Amino acid sequence: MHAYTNSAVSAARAPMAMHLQPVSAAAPRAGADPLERLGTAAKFGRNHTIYFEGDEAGHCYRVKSGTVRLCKVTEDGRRQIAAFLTAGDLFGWTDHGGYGFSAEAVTDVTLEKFSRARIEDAVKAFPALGRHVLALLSTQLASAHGHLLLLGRMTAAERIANFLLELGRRQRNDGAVALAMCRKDIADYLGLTVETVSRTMNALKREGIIAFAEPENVRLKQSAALERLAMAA
Amino acid sequence: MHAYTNSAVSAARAPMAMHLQPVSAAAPRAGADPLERLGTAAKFGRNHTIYFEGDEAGHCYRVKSGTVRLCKVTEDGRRQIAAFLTAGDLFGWTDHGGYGFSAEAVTDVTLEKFSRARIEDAVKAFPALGRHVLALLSTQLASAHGHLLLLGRMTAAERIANFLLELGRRQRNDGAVALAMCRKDIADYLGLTVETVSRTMNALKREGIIAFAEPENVRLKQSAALERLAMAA
DNA sequence: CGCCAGATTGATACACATCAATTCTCGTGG
DNA sequence: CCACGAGAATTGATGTGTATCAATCTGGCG
Repeated sequence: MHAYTNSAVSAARAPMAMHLQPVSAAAPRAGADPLERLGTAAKFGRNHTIYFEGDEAGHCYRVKSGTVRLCKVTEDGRRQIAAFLTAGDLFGWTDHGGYGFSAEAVTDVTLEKFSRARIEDAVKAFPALGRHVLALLSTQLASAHGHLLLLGRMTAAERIANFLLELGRRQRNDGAVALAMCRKDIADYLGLTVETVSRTMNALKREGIIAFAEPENVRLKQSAALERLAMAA
Repeated sequence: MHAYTNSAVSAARAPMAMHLQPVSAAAPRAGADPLERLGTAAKFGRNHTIYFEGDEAGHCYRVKSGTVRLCKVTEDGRRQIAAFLTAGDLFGWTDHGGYGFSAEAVTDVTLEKFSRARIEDAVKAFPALGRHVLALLSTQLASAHGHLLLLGRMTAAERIANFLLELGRRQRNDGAVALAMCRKDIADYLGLTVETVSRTMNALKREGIIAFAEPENVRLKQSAALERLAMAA
């Protein structure tokens, strides 16, 4: 079904088959979405890099469909994923020269791409847009702070529980959670190793708290138990 | 539940006089600082709480002097400090009902306090102010992302090295770094224990990379060695 | 002087990493 | 159609970095 041609890391160096198609000025219904008419569409295939940390920050993006990961990689290959982004999330906004992290497509994604220059003008012209972005950023900051607690102070089981509940919340599919990302991605998001992620998830499965046949489709069977594990802050 | 009930955070219970004095509308020179005339002054004594996580977010603040810590505490007393803030830093900005973390005075601090309602009006009236806040938030988000890498993927020595270098950068006092916070605060910021912080710092001292007589005044003797340890991303 | 909180140091425990197979799935070419 | 190979996931055995438990030391202060 999916062509998994390269590992998470090597993907960064893979030749970028990137399709960038300028799009006709979109539907005009102003008010609804202040960003709507400013962007062009862009598509990226699974595991391809949208931009690298440090690249001149010429654009920012909004996810239309699919999942994007934001990550930092150290010289010696350790990787930390700061966030998984889905429809509606904005990324690549920065007030400095370069991007603060790399952005990669976890699944095939469609994005809206906004030129830095144009968006700056637009923010000046339509202050409501600035407030909109402000709200998005402040939400992302809050979520990052939550993630700090997770990485700094939680056990493996607590991290997994929080992760699954968070995904469940975002998908609000009763108890069915689809994992767009592989175990390595989860590990790098939670500050663990693949092995620990696998072991912990299978332990939860053995206890009947979650269930899954294939690795990418998990069912939360006892949300209450998960919540207890996740440790309400 | 916000009562500090255990030793991990006992510092917050220390008896301290808290001074809160509303202040006359300040110096009028507009232009220079878009926030200048909107705030009132507030002072908090060392280790006093400015607000609790979850409190109705009626105000936001800017640090004038001293150091503030932003933290989250779990039910069982584990604490994670998301950031230490110093002069010029803004905090308490949120687009949701309640604050996302508690704010506490590490040292005696003086703050500017902005009412949510007034600042919202001001942002509408002066879009430049909104852009200013946007820039601050985006910087904080970048810094949070850096911290995620530290917490998720770095060793104790790397965390300490990064911490000291970061403080040094902020104080740009050649090699002399003043630690406003105690070892426990450092530990909770770096996702370690007090013992590990102490051991690691004394190891660096033994190796001649840093030096200190009292715990709160460190001298970076071999910045190059520290940088190497800190592992340039 | 004696107390106390903070810092340090030491001994030991453990959660998770690391190293090492094995299994599973799926796409591919003979 | 099936053996083959490759990446992903799982499982097991072992190692280790840091936590935990437990003193001891230090400096400030009533």
